[in-house]
Amino acid sequence: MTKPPHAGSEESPARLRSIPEASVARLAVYLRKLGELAEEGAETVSSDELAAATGVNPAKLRKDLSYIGSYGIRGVGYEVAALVQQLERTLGLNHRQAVALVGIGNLGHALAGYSGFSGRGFPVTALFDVDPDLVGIHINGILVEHVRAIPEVCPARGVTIGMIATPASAAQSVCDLFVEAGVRCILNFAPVVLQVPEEVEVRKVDLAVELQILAFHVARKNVAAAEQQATAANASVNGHPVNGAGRFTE
Amino acid sequence: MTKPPHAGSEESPARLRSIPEASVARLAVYLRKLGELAEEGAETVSSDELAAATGVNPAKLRKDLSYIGSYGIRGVGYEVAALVQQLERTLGLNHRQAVALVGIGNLGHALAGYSGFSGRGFPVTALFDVDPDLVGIHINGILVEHVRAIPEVCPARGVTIGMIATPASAAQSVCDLFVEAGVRCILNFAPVVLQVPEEVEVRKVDLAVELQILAFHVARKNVAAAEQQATAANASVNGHPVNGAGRFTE
DNA sequence: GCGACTTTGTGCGTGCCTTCACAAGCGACT
DNA sequence: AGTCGCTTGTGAAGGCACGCACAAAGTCGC
Repeated sequence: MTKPPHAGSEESPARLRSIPEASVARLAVYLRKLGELAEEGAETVSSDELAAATGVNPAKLRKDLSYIGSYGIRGVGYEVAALVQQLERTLGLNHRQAVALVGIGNLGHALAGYSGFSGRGFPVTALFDVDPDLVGIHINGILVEHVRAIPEVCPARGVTIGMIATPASAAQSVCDLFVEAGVRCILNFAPVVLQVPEEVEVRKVDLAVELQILAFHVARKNVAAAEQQATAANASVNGHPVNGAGRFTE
Repeated sequence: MTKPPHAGSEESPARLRSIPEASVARLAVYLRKLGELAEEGAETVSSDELAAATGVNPAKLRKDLSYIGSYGIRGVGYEVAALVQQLERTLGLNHRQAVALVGIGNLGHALAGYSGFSGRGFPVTALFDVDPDLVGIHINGILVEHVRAIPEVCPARGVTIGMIATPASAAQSVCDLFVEAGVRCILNFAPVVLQVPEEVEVRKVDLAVELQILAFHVARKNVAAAEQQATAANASVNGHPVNGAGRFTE
């Protein structure tokens, strides 16, 4: 190590910025698994165990964890509790992040009631829509307000993250309202590329695209299977040659 | 070009396999935008236009498109209709992909009714759950069946893609059933790493992780802002220095 | 107290992805 | 017909991420 451990150091800004994007995504996964392990009473985990449980290469995992500091003990592994705490701090989960959700349609309704959010430190504290039939009702105890109230309500409730689950046509204007409200991180479920000032971070989740990617792989597999069948025309009737329901070690 | 164009060639398996994963994801995005353009009556698009609309580097877009063959006209751009057709073929959207969904909870219910799927060539043709209160009801005209029927129902309806929206604890066993049913592509919303034989492709969508990644960026931005405020202590009261609701050119 | 074993942390080679920059090709205009 | 301008397609360079393999560092057993 080049730097002294600095046991109880607050935050290390320089380090935060240098964590590769790909690693951040995995850190969140490690954190979840570590949470489970903690509940099961585990005190330490080795990188091999945690890597296997999260489907990651052990070396990659260790490198990921090294970005947030050396919290492992050689010959033993990682102390679960300490690692959880450190990860939460790194990921900004030490203070709760209030979330606002716009668009109470099919998907939005589900997101509003999704326990995975509030259960993991992301309380949904504001709901918005334009539909007069929806404005005024409560979902999970939260009032649905009109979209135009965004610039007022969000700062008041300390919203740091906005989720957009509107139709594509409304997404950009909602996004503009979020920006106006000072929200600097947006999770976008609408199939549009949002235009935002550079200090605003947008992540896009596009369910239809996910399926299309899978469809591509279906096609690829079919072609591969056809080739295989053509070249080596041995056995394997076109009933499914899948091997049982066993567990595999990848 | 090394190869002759081969105008109406069927499928080119060798090429399919060589498309980088990252490009496939973007091809799906291009396809959607091209669909919109086609509806607006556009006949051609330049790589610059399409790149701007999808938030991608123009050179990257051209390279992506080059993987599926040269369908552009120099000096003019890409013929929208032809490109749409070619993309659909490459992504395996020329034949509809039947989708099965397991887990009719909060999220599952929304997914079952999500118009973005059936509207884009992914009809949800089977729903499953274990809850006796759910089994037997219809959602959007589709019967909810018991999970144990998966190995029987899926092949019968030609299901090629399975979606798992169950709690984490049930995901692996459902996955095993899909595998048994011959489903080779799975979209997993449960926060677990699924163990599958290698011929099966799994994509994972983890909403909580998406939020945690954003939370990290919130923290990062806060630190950056604090630094900036500390070093250059000029103006910018801590009201939001955001610039209006204008449109930005990135 | 010492040696053997275990596990972390990381330097380094490898391959993929991105981006720049430019030649090749096509249409329009004269 | 020739020239000019525009856009594609791609070679090459740079950067990032992955994963191996090993040294450093700690624990456990004797």
